[in-house]
Amino acid sequence: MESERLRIIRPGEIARGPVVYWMSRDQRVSNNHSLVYAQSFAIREKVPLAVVFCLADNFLVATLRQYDFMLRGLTETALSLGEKNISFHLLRGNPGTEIPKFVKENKIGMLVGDFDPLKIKREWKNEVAKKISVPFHEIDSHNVVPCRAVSGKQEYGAYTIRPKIQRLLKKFMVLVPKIVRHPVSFDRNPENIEWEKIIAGLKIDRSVPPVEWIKPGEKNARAMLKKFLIHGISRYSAERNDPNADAQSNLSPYIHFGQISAITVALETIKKSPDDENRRAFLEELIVRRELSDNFCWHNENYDNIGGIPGWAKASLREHKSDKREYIYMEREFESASTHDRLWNAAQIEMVKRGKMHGWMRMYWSKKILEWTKSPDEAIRIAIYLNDKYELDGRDPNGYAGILWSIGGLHDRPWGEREIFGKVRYMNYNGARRKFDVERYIERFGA
DNA sequence: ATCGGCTCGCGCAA
DNA sequence: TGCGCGAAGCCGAT
Repeated sequence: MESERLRIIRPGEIARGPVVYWMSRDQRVSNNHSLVYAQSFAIREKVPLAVVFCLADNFLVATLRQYDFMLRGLTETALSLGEKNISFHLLRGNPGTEIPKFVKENKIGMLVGDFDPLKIKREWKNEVAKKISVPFHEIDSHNVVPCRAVSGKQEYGAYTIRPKIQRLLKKFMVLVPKIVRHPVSFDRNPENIEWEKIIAGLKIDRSVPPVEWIKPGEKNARAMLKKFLIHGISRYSAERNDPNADAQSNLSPYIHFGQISAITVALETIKKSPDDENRRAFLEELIVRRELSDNFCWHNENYDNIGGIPGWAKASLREHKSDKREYIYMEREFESASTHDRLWNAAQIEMVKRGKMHGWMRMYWSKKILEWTKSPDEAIRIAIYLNDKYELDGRDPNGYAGILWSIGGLHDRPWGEREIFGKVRYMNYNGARRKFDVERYIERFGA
């Protein structure tokens, strides 16, 4: 595995004892660099290998919808690990406390983690590193080109990060070796995990139910990919921005939870589809724009507030903060899809019902929240609140970057100045009507 | 249907 | 220092 994926959080000699992979962002067995890396150490040292997942109640106010998707995916992951003689342990509570406790109680020799640019994950890792006395290595198994290898600074836009990724793509876009049946067993048998009971007992917001149209887990992720490569990708370039066309991959929930690797998706795409504009457009979104979001969150701690937007946009929005708003809505009016705009309401309902709003509508939806709230700060807050509550892929760097792109001109250029938006790119109903059959979309979801 | 202007700043060439 | 051009658009002119 490429050494650029590695960051040593806590250095030192590996101690005698099992190797543990603390699984967090990359919840899968296949093509998981962190797991392969952990196993290579365990085999070399002739010690057991265990995977630990720490379930934090009320993580960034996630709801039953997201917990259900994640835990059912983990059920499959735990089973696959068992088949490879790798034990799986589900911990409950604050990872900053529970992971060190597990490490000490089980005399673990080394800890391996995965990469995540979000602040809370970084805080957890710092806390863990302070409390343990064995090596702690972090492996970027989420990105095609590891985030820290792409660039050492916040990139200005897609056009500045693109060549940096392209240069390294050949080196990093390769599958890792498969996990082998682990030769040494973990002596403490993990208790039989009662998944259904755990899901039923979570102390979380249960008002947002799981969705039926998309099924969690590695196998279903591959099936979804296969379906997209047969039915969707040939129309991707022309129709991906048509919310009625069903030309999107629908892979973002899987990629968000790491139930499928972006490398797997990219290599399958290259294998199965011709080298045309469709493939190029899909790989651009899968790799360049996703990794741009990771780059942003990793290098900018204000990724979830107005502090993260570029200077020209901040100044321009400030100049327009007192502009008259034709409509002003409160959070609950947005949430209940009660605006005057049937198109906006339909998008909101799509998100609430299906857990996934169409990509083009996400931009329109965010920009209208800016237009109809009393300040950009409030708009960002509401957009993030709703996104994280209802979207299966909430709390993802892509979500934060997308919202700041829409409301704050992040990674975008300035445009003609106008009311409220200032120089931030404007979008409106007429634009939607030019692009697709707005009435059909409203019929599907509006009501 | 198609085109240019809108407006800032990064990155590279020179 | 100059210059080309950019995450998904809008609008008016032709």
